[in-house]
Amino acid sequence: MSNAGQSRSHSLALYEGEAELKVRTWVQLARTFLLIQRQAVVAVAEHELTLPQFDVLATLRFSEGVSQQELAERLLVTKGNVCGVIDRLEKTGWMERRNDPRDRRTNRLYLTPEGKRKIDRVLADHDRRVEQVMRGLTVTDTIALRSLLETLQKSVESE
Amino acid sequence: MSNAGQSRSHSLALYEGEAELKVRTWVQLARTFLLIQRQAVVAVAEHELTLPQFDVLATLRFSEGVSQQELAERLLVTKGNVCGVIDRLEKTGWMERRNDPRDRRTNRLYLTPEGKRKIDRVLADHDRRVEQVMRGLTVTDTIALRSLLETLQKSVESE
DNA sequence: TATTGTTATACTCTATAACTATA
DNA sequence: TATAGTTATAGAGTATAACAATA
Repeated sequence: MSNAGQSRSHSLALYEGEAELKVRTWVQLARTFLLIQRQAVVAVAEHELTLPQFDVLATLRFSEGVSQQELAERLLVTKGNVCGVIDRLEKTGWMERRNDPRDRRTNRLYLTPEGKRKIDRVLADHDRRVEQVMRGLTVTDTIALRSLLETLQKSVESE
Repeated sequence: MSNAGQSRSHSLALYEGEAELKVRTWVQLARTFLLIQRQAVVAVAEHELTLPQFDVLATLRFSEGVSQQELAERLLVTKGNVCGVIDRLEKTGWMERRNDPRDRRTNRLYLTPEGKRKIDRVLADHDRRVEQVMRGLTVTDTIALRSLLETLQKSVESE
């Protein structure tokens, strides 16, 4: 369910059945996403961030004070995993753990002032690149694409 | 340029500018893709494959005889990387390197008969799951989505 | 000289599972 | 008992760069 086998055809029929249409559309979704994501990896690397690190900082930028557990759930990784990513990020001085006084088991996560400035620069660059990448779509097309993706997401989530 | 910071809004304006629309659409693309991809990771893991291994086998299924260099370019990773993935796959007996007699620097990659049966089973499962995931989209919607993604891909590639 | 593949190195991410501290 | 976080372990993927064989 990734982007390999891109041009396969299960039959030589002129009529493309619904099943094949859907598989091809998924492959197209994967290919387009991965193409853009690869540029994103390079882009955040120029800011000395990995994609998971970017995800953490960007999440904190708009949801400061989340716990590690909440962050793990949101990013769909394990808490042990999040712990390691945070360890590395804390060393950079861009974010910090603060113990929750009301539940001393819990750490709440905050950007430092330098971290805020950092992620704002990265996000500005990110946004600029996204606009560049998507300049080939008209506003009407973009609205339609977003809407279709929302429909698809709901469909996936309702399984 | 990943799926974090999903609900951010750079302003409180009622009018959503073109720039923000495009960023939000990219975020939606990432979110939808990652949601489906996570299911794909689980699905291929049930067949004892990682996603990169699945990509290699699926590529070979439809392009047998590619060289390692060609495979690396197609999957957009380094040749050293491909070498390692192939090392692991070769141990399973699902594929093999064969030296090209016309250019002895080159290895050409082939599925074994067991490998063909294996990847055909995985692909059948893959296709079934994709149809399931996308059952919330009508045929018309699916065609539109595919077309928009193709347009977007061309736009990205023409940069 | 250039190209194909291999190897060495290093790092990040990832999961699982056992562990500590707290609730 | 249950939960939040940590740590240990293990493995895959990734890149870079130096290397050998071949063209």
